Amino acid sequence: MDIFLDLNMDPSSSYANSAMDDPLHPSKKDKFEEEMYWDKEHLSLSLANKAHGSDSSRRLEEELDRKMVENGKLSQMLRIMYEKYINLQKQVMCLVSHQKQSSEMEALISSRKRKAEGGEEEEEEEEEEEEGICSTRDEDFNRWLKRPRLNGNPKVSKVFVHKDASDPSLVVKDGYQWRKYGQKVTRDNPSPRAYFKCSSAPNCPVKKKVQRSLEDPAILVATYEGEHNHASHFQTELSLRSINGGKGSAVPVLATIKPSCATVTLDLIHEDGLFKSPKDYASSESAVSTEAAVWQEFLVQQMASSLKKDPEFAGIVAGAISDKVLGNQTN
DNA sequence: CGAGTTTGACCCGCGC
DNA sequence: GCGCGGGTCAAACTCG
Repeated sequence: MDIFLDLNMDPSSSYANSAMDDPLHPSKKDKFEEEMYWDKEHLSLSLANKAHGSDSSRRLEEELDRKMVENGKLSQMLRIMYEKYINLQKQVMCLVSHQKQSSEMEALISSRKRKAEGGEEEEEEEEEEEEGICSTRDEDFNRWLKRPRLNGNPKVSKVFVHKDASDPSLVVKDGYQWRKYGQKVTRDNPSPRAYFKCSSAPNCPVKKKVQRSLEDPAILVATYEGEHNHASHFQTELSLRSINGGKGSAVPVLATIKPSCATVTLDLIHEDGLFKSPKDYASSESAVSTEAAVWQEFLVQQMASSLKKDPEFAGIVAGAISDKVLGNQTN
């Protein structure tokens, strides 16, 4: 994915580097250099024409160079932030996989202990255990999400939800209505486990257990059992909205979590139930085609948001704007 | 007043 | 058979 600001970029910028490093698109480099050269040449000529070759044209050229250096710095910052984001994503994936694998390994070991005679063990399970998921690539992540469940029971799945550790509630918003029918403190985890039944439909057999992760109290582990025999609230509202021609209240699109296909959810849900990250679209086949575009937009928004918080960046932008304004006045 | 939550009691499977 | 622990029930309670 190429990340760049649509500015008059320095050839030393990230976009330039990524384009040059891209082995799949060798023509990118030539085209990029050509465009950059043309842009700078074109700008210099127009500025030179305006200034009639006076000292001010030299000043403007210096100004242009300075702007390009600034653009290069900004692009470099974006590149660093993107790399940091990828690293964080990798760490989260590792954490989730370790939790899942350790719990499943314990279950497997105890199961094998019980069946001391052995019997037929499913080879696929071990293959699944060995499958690495600590990948930063989206396709790997999606493949991992769509892989068959390990315990052979398609009706059991786990969902990991990031929740503030200071928030004692064990509420996981997933588009269904749940009625709590019990709470227990289990031996292996000091935090209580809450038991819910689906109350969206009268005869829905789905249950879920929600408990804070032992390793990270900020993560809620929701275990779903069974399959819903009805649509979620989100799906219902979505269909209603489509009937109404797309008008209506803001409803999160594709917000269904399929119990039959375990899903990892990481701080994706606002308090109002709206999903934050287009990663959610990865869990829906119908949205795969739009994933890249949405993901790109999300990334840009995240970066812009982060950059806004950076006083240095704000200073640079303020300086650039004031320079621009002053420059226009002098012209 | 009804729906949802809390919480102690109870049930049940498993290991010893 | 007994104890332990996870899961469920249901009466009391809370809240809108």
